[in-house]
Amino acid sequence: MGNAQLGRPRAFDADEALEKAMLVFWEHGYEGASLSALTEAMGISRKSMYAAFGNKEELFHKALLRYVEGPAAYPVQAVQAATARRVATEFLAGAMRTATLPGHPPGCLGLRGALTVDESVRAARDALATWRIEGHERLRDRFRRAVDEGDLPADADPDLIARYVQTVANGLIIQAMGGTTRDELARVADAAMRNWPPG
Amino acid sequence: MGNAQLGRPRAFDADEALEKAMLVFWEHGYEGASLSALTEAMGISRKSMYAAFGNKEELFHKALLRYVEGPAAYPVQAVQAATARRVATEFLAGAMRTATLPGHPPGCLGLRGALTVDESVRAARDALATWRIEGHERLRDRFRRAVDEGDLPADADPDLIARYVQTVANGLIIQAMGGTTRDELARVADAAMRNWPPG
DNA sequence: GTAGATAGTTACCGATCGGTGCAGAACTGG
DNA sequence: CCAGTTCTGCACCGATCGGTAACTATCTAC
Repeated sequence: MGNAQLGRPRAFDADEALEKAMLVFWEHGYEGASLSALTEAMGISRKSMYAAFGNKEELFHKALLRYVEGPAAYPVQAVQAATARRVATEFLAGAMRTATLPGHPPGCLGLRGALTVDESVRAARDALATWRIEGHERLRDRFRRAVDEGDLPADADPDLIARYVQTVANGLIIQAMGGTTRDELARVADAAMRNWPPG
Repeated sequence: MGNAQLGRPRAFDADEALEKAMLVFWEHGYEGASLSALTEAMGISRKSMYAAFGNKEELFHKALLRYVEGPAAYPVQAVQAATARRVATEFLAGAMRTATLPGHPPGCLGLRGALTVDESVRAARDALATWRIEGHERLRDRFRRAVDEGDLPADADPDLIARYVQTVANGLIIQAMGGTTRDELARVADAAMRNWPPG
């Protein structure tokens, strides 16, 4: 076991720096966020970034983790709601809230990243694909349970319902990126939820 | 009125080249499509591209035009349907078809472009923003007419309905980019259309 | 033929990309 | 003080970015 502190201590707060990096990735996507833009926002030099986070891909991965545990924690929280309807309502509300957070870039880091990152950047792509798939499975499993509990009709299709919710959520996020206001988004979400359970 | 043909004739078909460029932009977005990738796909040199299309932004603009008049003509066609319900159904079907065209990149050139292009590229951004706004207005005006004609209830909100249709369409396109199959998408669209008119 | 115009090829431009080598600065344990 | 370790600042790497100058090739008009 090495000593707790060895060598020169770093002159910046790694957590704050990661937060800034997350915001840059959120706004510009993976490829659009240059090292210069990232390190400038983080307030550190290239070398310090590499020493602290590895490289651009690892930095993105850590920023994505921070994102899904912070501003985009709503998918995990929503499935804990008491009823399937509440799950869907909270999921859509969370997507809208995250996509229109004041002081943050409009839209979703994961979505922008998914559409931005090139084939060549395997690790980042895989992380995003995994995140999408897990999101779908989480919703689907929750709706399965709702069917078992009688909260949803016995002939309801949990897979379809999960995909429906994700589709509307993604659509709302895209609208938010285009400048649609929270109020307008909320009315669309309400309209979508008048159809419940879908299918 | 200059002479019809002057100087050395070009050795490639500009239309075919533009088609290839459109596919590259479709797959990689604006920033992700490098000049090398574009000209290689087009089968011409950089210089020929510049002589024929101006520069990258103009090439994108022309590719986008070709896109909305070709594979993505469905928004214009859908509003010509006889009823509001058919308009929405055809709009969603068109979005799904375009986003899953065999032999073409999954998803939508306009959507990928909108999420990919940086602030710095004004012209491309503006063209995409205009395209989105026109799409919304086209749908909204069509649903207004439907209200006037009694095809939609007098208290229906054309703006909301248009936004709803666009939201679902965009969500479906995102799903398609993630690998969701046509059949699965169609079931989501069906579910969304059970709720009609929305709101 | 020649003059004029446009297309094609090659090689290159400065800027920026992600990533590093190196030397010195700042810390801990002796 | 010293040795050992880690962080920082700066200059720099090769590769690629969008875009272009110079030259040659191929056409029309006369």
